[in-house]
Amino acid sequence: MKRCEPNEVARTIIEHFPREHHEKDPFKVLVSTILSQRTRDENTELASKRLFDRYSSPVSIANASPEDLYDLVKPAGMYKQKAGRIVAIAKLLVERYDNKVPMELSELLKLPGVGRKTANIVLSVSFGIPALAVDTHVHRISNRLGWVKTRTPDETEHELTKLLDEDLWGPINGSMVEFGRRICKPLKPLCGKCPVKECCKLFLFPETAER
DNA sequence: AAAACGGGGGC
DNA sequence: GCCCCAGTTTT
Repeated sequence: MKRCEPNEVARTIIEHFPREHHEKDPFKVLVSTILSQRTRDENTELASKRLFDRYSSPVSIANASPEDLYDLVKPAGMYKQKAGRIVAIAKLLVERYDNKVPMELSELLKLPGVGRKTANIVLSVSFGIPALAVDTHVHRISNRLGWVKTRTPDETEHELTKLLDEDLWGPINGSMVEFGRRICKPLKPLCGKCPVKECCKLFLFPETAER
C-alpha cells in the first residue's frame, strides 16, 4: 500500500474480508437483518432459515401472530420484540406497500424496528443502492484508523459519506463486520494480523489514539 | 441520556 | 459467571 488514503485502505480491507450476500430478496434480507440486530450472525442464520421454511412470504407472516414465531426466532434473542415487529412489518407491507419492501430510506424508516443501519443494509444488499450501514464495527474501526473523530454512529455515517467513494459504501459494510469480528475486535484487537496496521492510528500511536 | 429487550458464545 | 453481539424504541 503506497499511501494511507481512506479509499485505498478501505479497498484493502474489502479484499481481505469479502462478504458476499447470497440472499438478495428484500423481504428476507429485511427480516434476517432485524433478527441479527445486537446478535451474532451464527445465532440468527438458523432462526432465519427455519422462519422462512415455515413462512416464506409477507402474506403468510401477516396472517400469523407474534406468538407463532416465538420458538422459531428465540435463538436470535429479544424474540418477543423481534417477532412482534416482523409480523407488524409484514402487515404493513401487505396493507400499504403492495406487498413489497419500499426502496426509499424514508419509507423504510417508517417500519417498526427499522433504523438507519437496518434500512441501509436493505438498500445496499437488496437494491444495490449505495448506502453506508454504520454499526458498532464501522464506528469503532473508523475511529481507530483515524478516519473520523466521532462519538455516535450517525456522525460517523455523515463523515464517511464524504470520505469514501460511493462504490465502496455497500462492500465496506459487510467487510468491516468480518474484519471487526476476526481482527479489529472491540477489546483485544489482533493488530499483528491486521493488513492495514501501518495505516492505523491505534497501532501507530496507541497512547493517543481514540478507543 | 439511559433503560429495556435476550439467547448464545467466548473467555 | 460475566460481557459482548450487522440496534431500535421507549422512558
